[in-house]
Amino acid sequence: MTTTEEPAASRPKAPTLRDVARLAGVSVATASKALNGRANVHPDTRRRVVEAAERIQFTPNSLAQAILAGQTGTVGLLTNDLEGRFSLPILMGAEDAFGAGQMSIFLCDARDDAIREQYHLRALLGRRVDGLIVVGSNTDPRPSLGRDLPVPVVYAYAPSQDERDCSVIPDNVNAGVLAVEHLVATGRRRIAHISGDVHYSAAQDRALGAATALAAAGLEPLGPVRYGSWTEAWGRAATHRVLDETPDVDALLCASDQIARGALDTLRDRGVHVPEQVAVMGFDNWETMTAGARPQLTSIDMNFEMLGRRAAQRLVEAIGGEAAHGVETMPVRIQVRGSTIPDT
Amino acid sequence: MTTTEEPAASRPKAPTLRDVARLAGVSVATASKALNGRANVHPDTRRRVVEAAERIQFTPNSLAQAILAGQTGTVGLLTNDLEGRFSLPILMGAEDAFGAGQMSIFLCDARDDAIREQYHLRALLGRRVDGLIVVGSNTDPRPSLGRDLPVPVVYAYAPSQDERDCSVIPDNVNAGVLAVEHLVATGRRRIAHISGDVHYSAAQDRALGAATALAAAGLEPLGPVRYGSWTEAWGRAATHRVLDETPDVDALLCASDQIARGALDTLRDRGVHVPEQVAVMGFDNWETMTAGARPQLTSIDMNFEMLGRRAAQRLVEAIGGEAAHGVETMPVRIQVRGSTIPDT
DNA sequence: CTGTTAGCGCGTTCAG
DNA sequence: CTGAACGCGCTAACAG
Repeated sequence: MTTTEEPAASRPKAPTLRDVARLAGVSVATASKALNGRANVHPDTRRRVVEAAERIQFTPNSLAQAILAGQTGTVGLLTNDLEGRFSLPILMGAEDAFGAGQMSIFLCDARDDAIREQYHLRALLGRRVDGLIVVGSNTDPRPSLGRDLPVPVVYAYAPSQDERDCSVIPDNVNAGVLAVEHLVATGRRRIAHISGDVHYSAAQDRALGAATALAAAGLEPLGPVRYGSWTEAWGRAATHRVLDETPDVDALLCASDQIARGALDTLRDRGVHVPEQVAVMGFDNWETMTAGARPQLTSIDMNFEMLGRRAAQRLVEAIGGEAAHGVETMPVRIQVRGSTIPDT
Repeated sequence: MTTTEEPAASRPKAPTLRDVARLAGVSVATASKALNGRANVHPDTRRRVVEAAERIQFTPNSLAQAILAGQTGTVGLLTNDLEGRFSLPILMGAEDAFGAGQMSIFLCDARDDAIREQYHLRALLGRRVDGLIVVGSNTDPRPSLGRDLPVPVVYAYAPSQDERDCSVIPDNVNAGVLAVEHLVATGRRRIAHISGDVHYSAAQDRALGAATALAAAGLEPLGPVRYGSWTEAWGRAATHRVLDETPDVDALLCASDQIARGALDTLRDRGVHVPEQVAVMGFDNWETMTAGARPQLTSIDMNFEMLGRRAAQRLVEAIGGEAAHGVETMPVRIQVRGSTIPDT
């Protein structure tokens, strides 16, 4: 039930420093010094000013401050990740890294549309953000925003194609290594690899890491890497094929948690016990997927929050003048659950 | 591999209107008029100015404009929804409603912490946002930010406890109604209801709607509403109980997609065919959950994007002075898939 | 048609 | 210790 009141309850516009000064009976300059803790203000005067400011709920106008300082204390987060799987942890990591409340973040969703991205870019530059973080929808290298921007840019998750830019990405190769090492450590020897879209660099990198670790352990891959899509349906279908072609498989390395969920379903349907007969691993450690699985899913966590914090750190450095460039890969970690180690 | 360059490649600070004016050989005032398409500027002059602006990539300083206009063209989105299940669609809806690029959005994550929320609130007010949208982590009424803020506030998803505030929430009662009506329309008569945490108003509202619709159809509920948690594990456990206690059940109404996923798992384990013997429905229409299910899950879509658009609209109205208040409920819709209607 | 002047809210000189 | 004056980048009102 919605009701409309009389036109505009004449909202009390935000008080200015002048209002504070008038109320305290001093000049704006004195009020400014008093509130900012500068020296050369009589304690009594300062107290009067502070009280006046509190009484009228004075909040300094950051815009006016910014126009003076040349720094706005804002950054733009330009994302193409519709679901927020990467953007939100990165946002949180960035908030933390900046020190709560110090820096405010403009979040813009470009929806993988270059036009919309340019549009948002203009708006952000017009608002004089101190820097930009660009988040991709996948780990494939993306076009650079350009070299002649007035503010530093850090690319997160998806690196820039231009190596002179600064990028921070998860270490997908090592993710593959860690996964295989864990499976080998639990005694698995016949490891099949079910992956997602072959065109994704994440798929390629994880496969590379897995192959390297297999070789290092003196093992052969069990059949080819089975590429498909990042879906449960593909996980189910591929698992059927693996079981048909190589019934002695003892581990399924699935390149995403969703694929792994599908694999678990098929194994269950066919009466294969997890993890006793076949171990299953996923990637991403998406709790929604891993926690509800039976058994719960061991997965490689891509550490998105740490990624976000690091991106924010590098942005702060760049804003401070420490120009760095190149692609930095962030470590990943394994989260062990019941799908590879029997629950006790 | 990261490399550090010489200190601060002396980033070219953003050009100002003065630079444009100087380059075009006119005064700043004329340059301003020319770029803003005001009358009383000679076409040739205008062209010279525009060209100069483009040459040096001039972007007007929104801060300076804002300080004049008293409007910043920014809004704050204060969220407590860590995963972004609600915040991000709402963000996108808001972006659309504001008209792309017109309004930029500060996204702050308060993480259900009142202190942090106050902190962000100060920062946002300091940045002179034109308005605020507050997104809750669930549909339970939340404390108001207060009545004496200098900008209008719209509460989305979780309404404010103060009825004088303006809130926009999904219609959970009608969600329950729609769900039961669909099940009844497909010939179901013995409908059990598995819900989540009993303390959530979303659970209560959906149950209320379901009960109302059942009564309207002249049906009795099949056993009590089974409250538990919003998890797959609870969905599995509760389904076992329903099957044990009322084997003639022909539909399971599950209060979230996750619960429904659990229900599907248990039905499959026990050899019950879906949808032929038992139909299953979820709520939220979370594609990650519904698309991978076997069969794919019919679900009630809470229309988060529409909710966001509406919240943004109401905020724009309030900014424009049309003070409205009260709780507005937004319609929901059903997405029919194979778990209630056999795939053809 | 164009340039000059004033002022938005604030911080920072510099006199008093 | 305090206040007046200046400037940040921009637009509106006026003067030329």
